[in-house]
Amino acid sequence: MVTPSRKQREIQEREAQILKLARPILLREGYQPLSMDRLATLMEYAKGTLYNHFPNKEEIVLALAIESMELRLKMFEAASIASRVPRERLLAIGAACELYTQSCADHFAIEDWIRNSTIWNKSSTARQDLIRQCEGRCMSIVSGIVRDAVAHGDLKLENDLTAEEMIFGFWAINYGSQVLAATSPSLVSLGVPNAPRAIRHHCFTLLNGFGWQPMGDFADHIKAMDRFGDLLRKQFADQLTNR
Amino acid sequence: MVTPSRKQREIQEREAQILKLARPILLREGYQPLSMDRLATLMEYAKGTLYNHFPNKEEIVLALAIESMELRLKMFEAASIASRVPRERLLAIGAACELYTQSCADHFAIEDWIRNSTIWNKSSTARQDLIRQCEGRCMSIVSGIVRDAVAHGDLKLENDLTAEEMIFGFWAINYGSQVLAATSPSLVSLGVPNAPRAIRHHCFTLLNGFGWQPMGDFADHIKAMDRFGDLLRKQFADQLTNR
Amino acid sequence: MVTPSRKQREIQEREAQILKLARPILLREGYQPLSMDRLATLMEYAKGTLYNHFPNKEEIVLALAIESMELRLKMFEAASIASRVPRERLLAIGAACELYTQSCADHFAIEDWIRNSTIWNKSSTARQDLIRQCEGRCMSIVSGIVRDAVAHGDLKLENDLTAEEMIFGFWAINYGSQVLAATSPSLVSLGVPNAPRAIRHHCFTLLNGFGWQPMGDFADHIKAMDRFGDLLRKQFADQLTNR
Amino acid sequence: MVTPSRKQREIQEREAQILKLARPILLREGYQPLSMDRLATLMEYAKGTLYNHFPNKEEIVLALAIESMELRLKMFEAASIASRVPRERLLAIGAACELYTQSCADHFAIEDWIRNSTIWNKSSTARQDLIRQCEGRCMSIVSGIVRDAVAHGDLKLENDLTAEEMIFGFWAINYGSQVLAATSPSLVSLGVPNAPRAIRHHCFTLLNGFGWQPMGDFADHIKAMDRFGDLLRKQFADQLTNR
DNA sequence: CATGAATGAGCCTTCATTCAT
DNA sequence: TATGAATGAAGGCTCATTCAT
Repeated sequence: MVTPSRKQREIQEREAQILKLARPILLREGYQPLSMDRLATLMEYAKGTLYNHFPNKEEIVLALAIESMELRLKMFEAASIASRVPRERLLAIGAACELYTQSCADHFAIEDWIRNSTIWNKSSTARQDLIRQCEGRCMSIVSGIVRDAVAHGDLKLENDLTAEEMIFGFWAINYGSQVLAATSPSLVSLGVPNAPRAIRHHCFTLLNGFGWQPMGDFADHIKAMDRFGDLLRKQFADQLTNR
Repeated sequence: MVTPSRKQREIQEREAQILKLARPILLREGYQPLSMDRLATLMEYAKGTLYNHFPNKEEIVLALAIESMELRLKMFEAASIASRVPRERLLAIGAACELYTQSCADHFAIEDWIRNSTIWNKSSTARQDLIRQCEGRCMSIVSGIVRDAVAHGDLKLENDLTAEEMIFGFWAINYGSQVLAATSPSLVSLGVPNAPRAIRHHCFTLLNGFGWQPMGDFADHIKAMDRFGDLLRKQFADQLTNR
Repeated sequence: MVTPSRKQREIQEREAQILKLARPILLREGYQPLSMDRLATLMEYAKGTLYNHFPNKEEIVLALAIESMELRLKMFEAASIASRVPRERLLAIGAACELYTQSCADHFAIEDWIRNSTIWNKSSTARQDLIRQCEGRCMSIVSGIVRDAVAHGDLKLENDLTAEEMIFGFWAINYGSQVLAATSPSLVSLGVPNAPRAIRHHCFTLLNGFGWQPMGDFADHIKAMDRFGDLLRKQFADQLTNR
Repeated sequence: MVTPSRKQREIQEREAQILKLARPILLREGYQPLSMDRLATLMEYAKGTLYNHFPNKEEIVLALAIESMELRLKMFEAASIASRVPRERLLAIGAACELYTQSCADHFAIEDWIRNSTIWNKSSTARQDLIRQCEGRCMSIVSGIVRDAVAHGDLKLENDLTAEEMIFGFWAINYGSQVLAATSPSLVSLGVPNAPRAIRHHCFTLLNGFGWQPMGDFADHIKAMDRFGDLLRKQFADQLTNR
């Protein structure tokens, strides 16, 4: 019973190794340059061995995305219990987003590939389901905080806005700014040298605009986010490989 | 002087024709299915002729993006003079964004391709500069409105926020929500059935959060945006092929 | 002595199981889709185990053919004793051929694979010999009937024709028509809607042409063949899976 | 106008060259060993060039078959006018079959490949139609001779046999014997050293069995077939590459 | 014996790019 | 300048066979 488990462990490890080698190629060079041939050469294994792990190239991409989304989910879970005050819990989620997109920039960028329909459609439903689950659980965590705030009387949702729609706004502004920052040819020359701070300010303005209690000033907001950021950074220190 | 100008005109026209044929393929089928062979066959010209116009495939993609960004720039210019009230001018820009992403969805999607590093790096600096110029001019128009509002006393920028940084927030939330709406496998099932309305609400909340005068209620906000949308729709009727 | 014989029995059974699984794949899908991987999965044994039974893929095909040819041999043996009148015994062989090609169409089609030189050359001489033996015994049975007829004075072989050469004619016409009927894209549209009846008629004409006694008319010929067909169908009922 | 025609001629020639190289591989080694890679190497052209001529491997096989069937059709046409006596015209067709299968054995064997459904289904309908046409015209020529004989009173078709069904018998016996002779592992050891002569004898017996006038003896039959064989051999001398 | 992961040559096909005409 | 045949590297994938366990 010892021998098979060792072999299985080796196989598991190789699967991780494949993903580890594939990630930077997909990120830095794109989908086409990520070829099975090249991967096999880097692995110093035969091409066929790759296909014992993943039935096709697309599944590798999805597996990468799943790894990334699971990390983000863990960060969200950790953030969601970082305080008892709903507004602060949302700030902690914001800090998790920042940490994820900045210090796990690779993971963040990988997630984008599942939005490619060609890749999505060629992959197995098993992996597709995993991804949908991750997304759903992230959303649940955050919308749960909103509902909690409403229940505590910290926040009133007006104009028929649902908790999920409110979250969607924060999601969009964070996601959009990160993509733009990562890919816009010239954000700095456009007059936006410090995009993350700008986004923090917008989130702060939004929260106050919604009347979410307790409202502090922007300095408090920044201080809180930095604190939560440090907290998460410690918890996930071993996974923050970038930068 | 007559002959060469005719020839130049012919070349210009053929260039436009190439782009016209390439656009739907890139959009509907992706980068790989857009092949020089196929383009040449559709053009009823030889493949070599294509290479007289564009030194490689990537430049075609960039040229497409430039066409698209120029259309957006025109829309921004039109929107920026749709009112004399700064807040309304910004709303008009927002309406332009909505119109562009929804009714010129093809153009919006094309812009994404320049974010692909493989394509960007293989293209000429000449075309790269054109793109950067377009982006800069868009930003100038919008940040100009913000500065105008500050000058008129409608808005105070606090916490050292610059006009460009403020605009970046609106840009991010609009861009982010559009990409998410276009590509997320399950936005509806996540509890966000009407993303555009949610985004409008967030922009409304943001503007009020910044204290930008004159503040109306959300119904006024919506009414104004619809009005500007109709205005622009008429002006650009011949370019709104989608929907 | 008990243990090894049980083991041997198990091995025999597994060998039969392999062939049982391989046959429909080879028939319905061809040589390439018959892969060792697939066979092993269906068997629920490891691929290596397959190689303990058959040294390569080609041998499996030959083993299949041998199974089929042995069934045919049995049918020929049964047919050859279905009457005491030589001409009728030959008719019974004809009926056996019809039954084999029509109601054991799978077996008939399998035999064709050994005519593929790639497969033949890669297989062991042991299995090649088995096939040659089968063929030889079939031929002996039928040529024996001819010689019997000559001995009884029912038939005179003229022009130096040997019994085997005479049989070869019947073999060729039956085999040829079956292959053509099975594979010609357009036999019906060529004006041959009922190939089996045409072949019966040609055999009838041939027998009469040779002056083989006793000569009846075509209706008698058909009646006799149907009778022998029914007889064999009963004897081999459990092996006639098709139709 | 001279240059393009030269180029076109070169292309035509290369197409013929491809087929010339492909034929022996398909024949001697089978379908799988005939690979585009190998063909390109033998051609000393790049693989892509092959694909400028044939859109896929299957089309090469069909093109080979068409070449072969066209040769046979020409032989049939020549044979069908070699005499004015219907029975002799049929003998001439028989001689054409012999010549084709023996001296153009490669062509004969190639035709078999179109019976492979995988290949047939992957090929273009254009080439499929060509093949069907060839088959139909061959059948027309021969069944025309039968009908001519009936019209002249040389032959009576009894038992509801149609001209096409009668021809089918001759087709089957000739085709069957040729396939068996070409592929049976041991025809000689089975006691059939001179298969062609046996087939001639059977055809002779069949013709007489049908009462087709004028009936000579077997020696006459052989003499006539040899005469027609020589005639055709001269006419098609440059195409009889084998043996 | 049974296992099944590893192998790696080989398959068919695509396509951006070149260059002689 | 226009042409389009030729190129040939590269791509994703398959599968018979081996061999350490």
